Amino acid sequence: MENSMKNKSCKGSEEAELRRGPWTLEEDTLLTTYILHNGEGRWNLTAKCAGLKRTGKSCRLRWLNYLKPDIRRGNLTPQEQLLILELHSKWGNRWSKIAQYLPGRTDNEIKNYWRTRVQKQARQLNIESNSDKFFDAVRSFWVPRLIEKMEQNSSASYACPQNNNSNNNNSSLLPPSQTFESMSTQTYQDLSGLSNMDGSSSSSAFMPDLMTVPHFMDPNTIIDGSMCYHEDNAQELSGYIPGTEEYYYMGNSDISTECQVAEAYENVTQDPMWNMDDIWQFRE
DNA sequence: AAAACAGGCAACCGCTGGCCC
DNA sequence: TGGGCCAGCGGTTGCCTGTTT
Repeated sequence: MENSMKNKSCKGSEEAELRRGPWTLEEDTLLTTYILHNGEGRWNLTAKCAGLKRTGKSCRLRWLNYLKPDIRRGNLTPQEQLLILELHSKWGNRWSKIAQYLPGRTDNEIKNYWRTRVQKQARQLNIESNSDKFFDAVRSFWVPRLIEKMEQNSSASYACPQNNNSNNNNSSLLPPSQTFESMSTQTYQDLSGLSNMDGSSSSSAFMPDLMTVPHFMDPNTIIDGSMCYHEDNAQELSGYIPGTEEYYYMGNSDISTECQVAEAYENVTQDPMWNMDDIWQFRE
C-alpha cells in the first residue's frame, strides 16, 4: 500500500482543472491516506500525487483544519475562551500563535470564534472590539464568570476535553513544556510571563485560592462569588444586588461607558453568545 | 408551510517571508 | 543578489443550517 501510494504516478494531474468548494468524502480519504503514508508537507506534491484536483494550499487547509487526527471540535470550554481573550489581548490577531496554546484547536476556528462571538459582543455593546472600553467590559463581566465557571467545573471533576482524546499524546503541539491538562492555575502563572506584542512582559495578578488571573483582570480586582471589586478601596465594580437579580457595574471606565455597558447588558444576557448560557447560568 | 433572515463555519484569496538556485 | 517557488498567515467570502416571521 505504502509503495503503491508512493509510486502513484503524478503525471497528468496538472492539466486537469482544479476543483474548488466543499471537499467530498472521497477527496478526504485520498488526502488522509496519502498523508498517513507519506507525511505532511510539500503540499503541491501531495495534491498531485494523491490524485487530488486541488491546489496544495487547499490540501494543507483541509488537513490542518479538518482531517488532522488531533483536531478537537465543538464548543470552546471556559478555559479556552479565557485563554483566547487573554492571548488576543497580548498578541492581537495572531491566530496561529494563539492556536499554539489551545491544543487541537485551529487558528481558523479561533479566528471564527473571535469574529462571530467576540466581535458580535462588541457590536452589541456598541464599542470597538479592540478598544479599552471593550477590554473593560470583558474584564468586568465575562472574565470573572469564566473563571468562576472554571472553578465550578474543576470542583465538579470537570473532564478536560483533551482527556477524551486518547490518541493525543502529541505534547509537541503545546508551547514549551506545557500540557493542556495542566492548564489551570499553572497555565495562567505561565502566561503571565508571555511577551506582549511590544516584547514586554505582562504582569498577571495572582489569587491564592482561585484561578490565577490573566492580565485581563485588573491586578487589584478580586473575585468573590458573583462580586467583582477593587482591592484598593474595596469598592465593588460589579455584582448582583443582594436579594435581587439586578446587576450593577461600577467599572473604571468613564461614565458613558458604564451607561453603555449597563444598557447593553440586558441585550447581552438575553443572547446565548460566548456560551453565555454556561457563563451566566449561576444567575439563577 | 414557506420564505426571509441570521449565524456559524469551511474554504478561498492575497500577501509575506523563507529557502534555494 | 535577485528571481522563482512554496508554505504559512490573516482577511474575506459564500454556503449551509437553524430560527423567525
